[in-house]
Amino acid sequence: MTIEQLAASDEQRVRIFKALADPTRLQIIRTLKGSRTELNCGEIGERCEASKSNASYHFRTLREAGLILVRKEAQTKYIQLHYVTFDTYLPGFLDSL
Amino acid sequence: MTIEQLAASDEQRVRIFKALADPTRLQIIRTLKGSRTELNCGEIGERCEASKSNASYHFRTLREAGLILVRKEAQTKYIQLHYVTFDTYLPGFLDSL
DNA sequence: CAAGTTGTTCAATAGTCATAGAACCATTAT
DNA sequence: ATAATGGTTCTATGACTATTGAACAACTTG
Repeated sequence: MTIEQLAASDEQRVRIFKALADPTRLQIIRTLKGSRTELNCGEIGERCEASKSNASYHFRTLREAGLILVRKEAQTKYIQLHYVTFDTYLPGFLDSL
Repeated sequence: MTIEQLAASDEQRVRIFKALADPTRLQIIRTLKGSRTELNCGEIGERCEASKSNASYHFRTLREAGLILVRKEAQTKYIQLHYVTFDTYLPGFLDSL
């Protein structure tokens, strides 16, 4: 691996770690991990006690870090964990959460 | 696990992820991981191209997150990774770095 | 079409973070 | 004792982060 590739993956790591370095976002991840049904933004925000705009802000952060996937259905957006990213950069983390 | 205990470990997780969410600190960790000999603060700072005070700041962040251990010998401080923390909160991460 | 639902974006704000240089402290060597 | 070495702390600064409420956009339903 070249120095440039190393720096590029570190940028991605930094984005991921920044995204995880917040209690609300950890709670969002835990909520997604623990739910057997698919959840939309509003339901998650409610369970994590975040305001509408604040929840949206956190979703963007998580999405840009590649930690969640969003599926739009009409006006509703359903969110799920992006397991590939977790497995690639943080193998074993979700189990420890 | 109670809600309080959950919040307490999340505080620790947030501290850890904040500590990891910086390119210089990732480089410090990679340097420590890759070195066969014990390194002191100055050597690490030099390899990571950080100023003396800046390196010291990063060491404090990493120490407060429980990610490194410091051994003082005379005026020199030798640093090593605190593997227990990595294994507890980020099993598999060091191998992926 | 009007009204309601679901979510995003904008602007403002307060708080935190990374960095550098100077001063400082502790230890060792001259 | 003085100077040199290895690190830490302080101060200042610019950049980024989290939060809120209001305005907005997209879609659905009465």
